[in-house]
Amino acid sequence: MLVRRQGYAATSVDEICAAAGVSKGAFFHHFASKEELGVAAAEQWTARAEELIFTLPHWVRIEDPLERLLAHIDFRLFMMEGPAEGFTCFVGTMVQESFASSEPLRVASDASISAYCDRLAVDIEAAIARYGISGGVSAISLAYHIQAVLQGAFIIAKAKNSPKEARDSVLHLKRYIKMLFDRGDAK
Amino acid sequence: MLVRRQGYAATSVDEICAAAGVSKGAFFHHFASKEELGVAAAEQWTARAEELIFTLPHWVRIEDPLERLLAHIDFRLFMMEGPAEGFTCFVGTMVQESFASSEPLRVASDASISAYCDRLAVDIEAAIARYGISGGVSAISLAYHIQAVLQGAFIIAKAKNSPKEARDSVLHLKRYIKMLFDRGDAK
DNA sequence: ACAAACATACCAACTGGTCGGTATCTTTTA
DNA sequence: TAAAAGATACCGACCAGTTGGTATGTTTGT
Repeated sequence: MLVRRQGYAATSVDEICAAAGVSKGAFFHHFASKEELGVAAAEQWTARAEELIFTLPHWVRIEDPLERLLAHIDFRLFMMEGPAEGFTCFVGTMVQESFASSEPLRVASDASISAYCDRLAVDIEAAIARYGISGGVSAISLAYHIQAVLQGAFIIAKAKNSPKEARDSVLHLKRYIKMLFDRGDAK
Repeated sequence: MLVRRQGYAATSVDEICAAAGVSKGAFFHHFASKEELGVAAAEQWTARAEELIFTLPHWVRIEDPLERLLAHIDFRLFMMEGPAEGFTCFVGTMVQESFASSEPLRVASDASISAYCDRLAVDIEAAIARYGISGGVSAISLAYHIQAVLQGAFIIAKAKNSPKEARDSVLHLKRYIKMLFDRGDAK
């Protein structure tokens, strides 16, 4: 999506129409405003992410929940290659600009992020149930932390124009998770 | 800064002039373009951050480098209160929109982030020298990880319109650092 | 006197969004 | 069953307002 490269405000409706190969009339027939498109795009993003991360990949069928969680991290790591607009997060980019100027966009972005974290927390919860966790860490808070590291890594990747430092950060995250589940010294 | 609330593209030169109480003519007398202002603002941001984080606070004089590092994290945590535009990062916001469309802005943002991380790595290096660190973690990579968690936490705070989840994420970061330095079980 | 600092008026390009109109598909009615 | 009536999808010219930037003047410090 164009928005991931240049941001929400910098992407004009004309550009979007040209990229999608539709006329401006058609655009405003389907969406009352640019903002409404943003909301719809966020919803579609959520659905696509759910599919791409939690449904399609083969590793989602790993039985052990901790192994599955770590495979998830590896997958995110694997995706972080090439230009940043290829692997960064649409809602993360959008909410950064719009959280104060548009409640609908903020709410839609929040819903997308929350849906991802809630889904991730299910796996984490299962891993905690099986292996226990140190420090009384809650599943949902760890899920949000994972999301935060990823979003932050995206920003680093954009600034550096290279995913190297971003990947290292995700490796730190992986190490942290292993340590939490007492797998730190096993490595 | 206005940019931290609404983003770089969505903040017009007119708005900036009005907020700064100068005329548009004066603006373009000092800066050749909006982009040039962005670069200058990033440089000023770097200087302000250096002062606010590494020079002025009382805790920078803590002798123990690990204690100092943890105090730094606590300070960042302490700052995360109130509306997001009050504690989020200017260059982080700017680079997200401009990394692909403006090399000068990307480079300036990168320089700001790198300066922070390089400075932070000095303290981390000292802490490693004194206490050692598990997993062969490098100081600079941990510094980037800290930066990533903060940037990611800012996005979560914006999406949630509340710093709660963001603070939790920084607490995870603090726990991770303690664990790396073998202070995990001391808590 | 002269340049730097600043202000005012202005511009062409672009912004999100509207509008009148057309083509096509669905439903109603006799 | 087929014409009439209505809805839906779509187009592209157009609009008022805003954008970054400029041209031209006025003030100020030395």
